[in-house]
Amino acid sequence: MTLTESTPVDASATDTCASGPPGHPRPEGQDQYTISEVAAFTGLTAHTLRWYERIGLMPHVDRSHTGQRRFSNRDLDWLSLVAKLRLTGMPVADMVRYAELVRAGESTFAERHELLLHTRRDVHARIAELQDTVAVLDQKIGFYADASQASERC
Amino acid sequence: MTLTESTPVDASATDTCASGPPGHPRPEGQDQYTISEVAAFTGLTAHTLRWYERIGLMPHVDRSHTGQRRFSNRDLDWLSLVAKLRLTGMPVADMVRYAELVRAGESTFAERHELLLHTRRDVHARIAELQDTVAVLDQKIGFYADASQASERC
DNA sequence: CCCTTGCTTCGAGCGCACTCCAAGGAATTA
DNA sequence: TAATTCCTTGGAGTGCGCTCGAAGCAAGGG
Repeated sequence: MTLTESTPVDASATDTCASGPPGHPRPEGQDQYTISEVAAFTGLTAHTLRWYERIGLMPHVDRSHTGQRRFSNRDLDWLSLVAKLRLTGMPVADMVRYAELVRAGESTFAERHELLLHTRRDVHARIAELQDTVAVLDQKIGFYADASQASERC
Repeated sequence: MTLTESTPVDASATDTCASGPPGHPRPEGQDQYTISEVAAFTGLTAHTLRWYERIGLMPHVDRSHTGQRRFSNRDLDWLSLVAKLRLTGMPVADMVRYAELVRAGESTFAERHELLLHTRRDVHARIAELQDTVAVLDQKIGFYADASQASERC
């Protein structure tokens, strides 16, 4: 089940949970992608991908013999999770924290669990806020709809 | 079409729609608030309130004879809307655009209507994204819950 | 052999949304 | 009168999340 040719890695190491659909189209049956391919799949720029690695938001990415990055499917899975978490407004620093926990191994399962529970609570709260906002928008939209009707009547 | 003390203003000028509950507690039956009072009600800083005015995100706020800002209930209503729109992630520049439309008068009703419809679509999309994210979180949380159960069993 | 393409690094720069500072005016309280 | 408090302004600074530039290496094509 390895992705990087030599090391056997368990699910906890990347937190893929070995389930769910891939977050992005995985065009080929392979496991080696250049940075520009990953950029195309994810919508992130190559610059951003390198920056993610620099700040510790990516596990250390495999390299070719000439030193170029070779991203694995596992890396894409991770990026897919990161994309989701970014959507929630989670600060990058917090995601780095989570990445560190993942790198630290199984001993951090409890803490990761905690962090995810907390995140889920935040996301639910955020959804509620947005639904609140929709209510306000509905009201205002109704006002303008009435107004345009009224002006049509005159 | 000014907003200060002397002019009777129709609902369109501030887009309050003359309905709905006030967004923030309105402690007194009055219509004059200092900047620090407004800061306390809204959670924004006085700095931010002045900045909002500078960039055109607030209608021109009334002033006392000594030049100090005196916010009205209508201003609070507007800030309440701004707060909601901010929650949706709408850029400040877009909110300024909306504010300009409001200042421009009834002739911009249609455009405001459009803008709000567009915003509502965005918010719905955002909610859907977040619900998607919740699904991913649920899955991972389930994984860690199972893992902790498993380790208890051993 | 050269040219192009695509990658590498480090570090600087940018846009957004504030956030704060310094200097000063006016009203209140001791 | 003096001190305190609250407000004013313009402009500079901050933190975040990228975003870009410069200089250079490696592989492939004409």
